[in-house]
Amino acid sequence: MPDPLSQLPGYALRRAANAMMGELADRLAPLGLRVAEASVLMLAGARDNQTSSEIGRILDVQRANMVPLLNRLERAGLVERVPIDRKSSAIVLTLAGRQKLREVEAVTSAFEADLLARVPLDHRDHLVPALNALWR
Amino acid sequence: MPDPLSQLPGYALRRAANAMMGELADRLAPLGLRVAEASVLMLAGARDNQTSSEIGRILDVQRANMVPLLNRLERAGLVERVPIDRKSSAIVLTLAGRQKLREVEAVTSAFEADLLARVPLDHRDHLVPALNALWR
DNA sequence: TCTCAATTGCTATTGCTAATAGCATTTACA
DNA sequence: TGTAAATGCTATTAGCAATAGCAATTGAGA
Repeated sequence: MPDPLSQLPGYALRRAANAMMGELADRLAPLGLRVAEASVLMLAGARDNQTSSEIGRILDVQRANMVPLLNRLERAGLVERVPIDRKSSAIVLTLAGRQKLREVEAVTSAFEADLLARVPLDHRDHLVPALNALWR
Repeated sequence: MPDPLSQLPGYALRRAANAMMGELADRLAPLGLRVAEASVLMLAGARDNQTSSEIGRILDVQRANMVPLLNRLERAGLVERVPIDRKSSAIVLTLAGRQKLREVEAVTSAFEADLLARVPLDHRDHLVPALNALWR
């Protein structure tokens, strides 16, 4: 038994998440995106007129940390900050952003499929519900 | 639907792991330990005469990053570096380290139980096998 | 309608974790 | 025995998240 901790749910969860995040980061790197940036892109594409704060609340990213993240996406020409009123802005995908989102979706759906394929069939359908029960 | 990403296995995995790690960190903080430190303590306690490199290989912590971690544990009087030969040292728990390990085990087993309790019964037994299939 | 609390977007800073590159010494194998 | 591999370490870096604080704007209740 090379790893006496692997029967602990918390440990297994951490190791699986680390491995997964590393692989996803590798797959997104060719698109010039980090995982957090890709999530923001997906969220901004899913619903219009969301503010930075709203996206941050959904993803559990604090307002302060959304700023440099959105700056990078804006500098890359993928999103725009479109004023809603004098205080807030909507995060809107540019044309290039929508194109990039399509690539992100291709990468992530292939990734999620590969991920699930590694899980034995009899456990597979239980994974997402079990995980979501842990934090939602 | 507050979170359109939560059906993605990778996303659910990341969110669950983050929530879990945060909670475990909070529970270990009163012992003066971080999660990584507690794992090293558990591993060093599980088998004797392991070197820093061996522990690092099991936990996927690089040699370079084991150094400050073990320094902290040593400064706290929980482990000792006992020379095996002129190159390697065994990481050995001190008396205080064995005592601390008992506290760590109490915290983690309570934690793991609480974790599993949040998972609906019909998914519960599938969680650890599914997670381990993702990285082992 | 006026006031005050809450919200927004931001700056600046910090700590933790992990990654990289490099180095001297020691060990193990062929 | 000679060479490749391993060990423990230093030093540095990048990414990510957390905190504190601030000016301006908005919104809700009196």
